[in-house]
Amino acid sequence: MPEPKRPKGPLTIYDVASRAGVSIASVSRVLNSQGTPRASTRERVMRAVTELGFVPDGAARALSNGLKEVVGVVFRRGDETHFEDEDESLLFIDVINRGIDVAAQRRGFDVLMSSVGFNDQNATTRISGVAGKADGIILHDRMLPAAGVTRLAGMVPIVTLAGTPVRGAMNVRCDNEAGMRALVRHLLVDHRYQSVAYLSGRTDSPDNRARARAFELEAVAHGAEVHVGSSWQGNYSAAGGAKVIDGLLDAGEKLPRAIVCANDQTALGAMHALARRGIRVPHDVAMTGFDDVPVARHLHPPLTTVRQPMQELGATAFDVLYSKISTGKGDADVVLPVQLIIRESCGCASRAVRAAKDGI
Amino acid sequence: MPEPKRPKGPLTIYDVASRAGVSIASVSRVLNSQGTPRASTRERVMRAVTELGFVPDGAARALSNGLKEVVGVVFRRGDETHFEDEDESLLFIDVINRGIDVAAQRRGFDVLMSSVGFNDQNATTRISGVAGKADGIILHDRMLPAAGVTRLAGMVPIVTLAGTPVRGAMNVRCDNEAGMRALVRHLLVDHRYQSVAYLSGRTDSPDNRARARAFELEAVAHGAEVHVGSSWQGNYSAAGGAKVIDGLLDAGEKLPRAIVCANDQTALGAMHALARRGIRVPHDVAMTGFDDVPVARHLHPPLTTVRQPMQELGATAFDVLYSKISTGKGDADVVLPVQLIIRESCGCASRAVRAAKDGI
DNA sequence: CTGAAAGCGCTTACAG
DNA sequence: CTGAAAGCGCTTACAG
Repeated sequence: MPEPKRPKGPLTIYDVASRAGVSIASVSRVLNSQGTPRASTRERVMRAVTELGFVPDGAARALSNGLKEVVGVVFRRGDETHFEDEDESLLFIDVINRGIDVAAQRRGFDVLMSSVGFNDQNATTRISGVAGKADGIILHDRMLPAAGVTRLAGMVPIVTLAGTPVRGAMNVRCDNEAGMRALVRHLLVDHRYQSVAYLSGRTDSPDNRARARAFELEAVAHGAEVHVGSSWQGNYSAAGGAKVIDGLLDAGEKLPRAIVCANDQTALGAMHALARRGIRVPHDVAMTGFDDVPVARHLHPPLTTVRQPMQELGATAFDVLYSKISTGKGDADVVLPVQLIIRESCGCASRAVRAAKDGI
Repeated sequence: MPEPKRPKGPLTIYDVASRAGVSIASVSRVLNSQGTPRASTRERVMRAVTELGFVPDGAARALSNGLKEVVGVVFRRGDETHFEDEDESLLFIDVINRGIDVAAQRRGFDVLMSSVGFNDQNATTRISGVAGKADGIILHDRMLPAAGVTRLAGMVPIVTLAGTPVRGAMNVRCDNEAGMRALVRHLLVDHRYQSVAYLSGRTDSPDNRARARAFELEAVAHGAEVHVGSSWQGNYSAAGGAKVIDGLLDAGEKLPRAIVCANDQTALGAMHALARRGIRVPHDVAMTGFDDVPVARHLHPPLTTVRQPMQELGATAFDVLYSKISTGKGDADVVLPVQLIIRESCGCASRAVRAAKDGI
């Protein structure tokens, strides 16, 4: 018999113990570096583990320890029909998830991912399933109504991403308000534009609501002519942005001097629509985005926008959750700083031009 | 006291049972639709569950059932320094993972993702960790040497992706050979090109080896002049493809009539390098890719390539694994068909031109 | 139809 | 330093 004979079923700690000639307690101790086992004990255990190829059962460890070392992450996967658009929003989610993953690994946690279909009514069921398999969960934007989050938070620690803080749950988000204020000030004060519009994202998005509100407050404070409302209603997608511009122009509306888009995707679509009509950005109308996705710098003209630290957003979400899991307390609402990225779509000169002007 | 008083620690099935006035066995039965509980029993249990917000502990269920309903997926995450390149390869992996996710959800499984840093020597440790928390694992390309896979396969069912079948593990891959043969025949027979090169991918990639081998066999069989070897050594990246072309041209080499690239990324880089030198594709040299990533159709000229069914690859990997987990047997090596996508970089006329010629 | 009890594979006080 | 035993929260024969 070439192969060492194996007990039926999968190996357990008992198999290792009997092969090493020690108790299961000793096996457990050397595997977890608890106590100070005699060198010979450690050695015999390790040999048995290696020879058998033993891998301890995570469920049993979790049950015994009260710790699964798993964090659940739930997000919506895009509607398959809009493949191009999906790419971008996926990128967004993926970068955040990457941040979660990296932070989780530092603590020995693994990430249980669960995407929910866009039209899947069963989100609650799926989330409960994940909750049972994890020590805590991170919910991306718009996964569950506030009441659902609060209820679930009674069973499992929850961090929501980019949401409004909800009772019982923790929340991590970017400072939309500060970013938007800086952007509006740049357009109204530095560029002295007199009229400005907000091309909105999805109305059910807390990020969008925060941006819209900050936009209006700041623009009004500076005495600008403000364009908002249903004719400026986009949906975070490039197609949505283009549609708004087309609709306005078809209706013979006069465009404001500057258009602040809810996100980069929207700006991208809006700029395309403008280009098709021969309207120049930023000469005829200035345009800005939000997010700073990778393509933003490659648009024509390069897009002025607000950068969110997306990977850090994910990492912070995990860290907050981990703190809650391990110590019982965690920050209820952490806000990450954003950064205004000035490129050319706002009307600023290109770096080359500026350098030349400065005589460099 | 507005909140119903809660036992310390998290809720257990005992809390539900006592609130409903039944045994834990009954609670378990209604939660799992086992047996035929009396309507009143079911009702009282359900009410207690809802009122308490109870979520059963996955670890305890797993330990009792012998089934975690978790599939582990391990892949390498790109080196952070090559951000642009990373995007593309990530897309590739993400699409496969999406396929795994979708197939897993159909069976009530969730996906435990674990990425391993590019230079992380500790892959084995991480994989073991995941193995303990899952019922089976799916390993992306080049995660573990064959011996490691075989050893781990003793503990957990394993499916490798795009690898060479390894003893003990199952494997799912695309039919590189058929795809490459069709591609080479198209270039040598349909276009009657006389000389052709293979711009290689990473040498440690089984996919690349299979493609290289099929390329050479088929090209030689058709009597073409074949260019391969160290001066044609790329690495799957656009930068790698460009570097090979630049190196060849700088050395004064004459390019063959057609260049078959190991993947689309490589073709993209090679086409850029050619364009910089004023060499026209396909007029001066024909070019093909492999994979059919989303951008392939948007290149100039649109890229002729071989499409791999990536999402299906992931879904199949899960299905094979699931079959092994539930029935104990699974296919050792499943090969998915690929499809030759003829666009213009091979020298074929654009659809519009062809339509015109055909008098349509 | 329902409950008492055993058992899943670990970890960890508790003795020795 | 080490082992026997209890306990983690479920599921499921086994009786009733």
